[in-house]
Amino acid sequence: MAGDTRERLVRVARDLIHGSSFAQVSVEDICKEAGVHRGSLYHFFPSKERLGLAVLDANWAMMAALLDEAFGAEAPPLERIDRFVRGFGGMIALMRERTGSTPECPIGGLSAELSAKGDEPRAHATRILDAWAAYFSDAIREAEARGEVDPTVDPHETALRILAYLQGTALLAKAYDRPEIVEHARDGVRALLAPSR
Amino acid sequence: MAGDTRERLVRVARDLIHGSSFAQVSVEDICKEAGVHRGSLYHFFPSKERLGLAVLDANWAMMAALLDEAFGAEAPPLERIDRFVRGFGGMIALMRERTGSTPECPIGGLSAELSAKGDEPRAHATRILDAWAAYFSDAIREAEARGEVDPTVDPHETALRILAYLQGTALLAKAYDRPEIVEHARDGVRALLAPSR
DNA sequence: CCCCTTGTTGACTGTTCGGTCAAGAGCGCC
DNA sequence: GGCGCTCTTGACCGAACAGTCAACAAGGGG
Repeated sequence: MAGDTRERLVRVARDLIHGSSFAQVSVEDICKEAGVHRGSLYHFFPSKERLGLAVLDANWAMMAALLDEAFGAEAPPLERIDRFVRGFGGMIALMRERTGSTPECPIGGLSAELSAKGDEPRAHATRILDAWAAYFSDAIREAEARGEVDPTVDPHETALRILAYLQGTALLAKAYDRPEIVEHARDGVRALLAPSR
Repeated sequence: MAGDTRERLVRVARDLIHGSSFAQVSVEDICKEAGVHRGSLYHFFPSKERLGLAVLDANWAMMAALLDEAFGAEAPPLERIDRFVRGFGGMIALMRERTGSTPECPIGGLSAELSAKGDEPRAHATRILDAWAAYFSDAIREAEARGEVDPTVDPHETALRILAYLQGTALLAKAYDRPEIVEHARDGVRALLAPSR
């Protein structure tokens, strides 16, 4: 129980949030689970909202690690996207195992919820979503250069579509409580890379 | 102010929920906005959760009307899907105008949130999502029969993909507060109808 | 005219919420 | 040893929360 209180709070908050939603988790719940008094939480975070943003940052760190691993691989760009999608599905399934219920996308779900709280949280969230989409658009551009994707496909537009599709699969996975939905997302993503008529 | 209290409660609740989320809207807020005392609400609904399910039903009624209008038209199946997507985008934009903030999908967002509350709400939500997807899969089957879609495309699987994609666009639209994202969904949906490799 | 049903009221319960605060513990540095 | 910094405690605040209740209004049918 050394200087890891802050991290523990963020980790616990993340698990609880994924089990339901940010609004449904109370500061009290988080503190109790972390074995800490409320005053301690407010030593590290000025408000519940800022704790939420810290959780979003932690989730993004996790996601970025997954992205770097998949997109840093020596493989054709489309295959790197596949790799990531597989990793994404695995992450959702893992969280389902750890928390007992299927979460939404750790980035998208929180982003949509926190965005409604004001302009600053929204800017924070959209910056992360943009960074995520950039991984896709870079890979798409590279795939076009290699002739593996029709050059009439707009990389940025398509990256957003892939992102949206992944968000939607995660949302449906939560509604159905069936994480496999995300794990089967590969083919849908591939279809999005075909040129639209 | 005759016998329309129940309807008014549901309508007000819907608007408030779309401005944020089910959990963030209090029974008090709803009653105040509807010009009714709390006891009255509990005359019609045994709990806040049941009111949430009633809102979900109302949203589904609205969505089903949109679906019937689009899919009942005399037009090729793919065009009927286009019609619906356009209507869906318009609905989100309209809600944005009326409530001042971009909502998630009125079906998907609520479904994901209520599903976490137990098996009964989950069954309720998934039944609605299944009914929605059926509109798509029927149209896809018909398009295949007419040779407008590759017959190797699995109708049910693809319908779920379209549904997921629409959910995701709505979620991103809320996070970015840019309803146009949904209004541009047509091309993404079309891409999903191409066969996956 | 009374009764019964449907709806409404407004005050009430007990709980939980996010957030504050003064006091102190532990600890390294001068 | 004493100072200052970081962190923790636990009691406390007022507000908001979901839900309850007995009383009462309205009105149509017998």
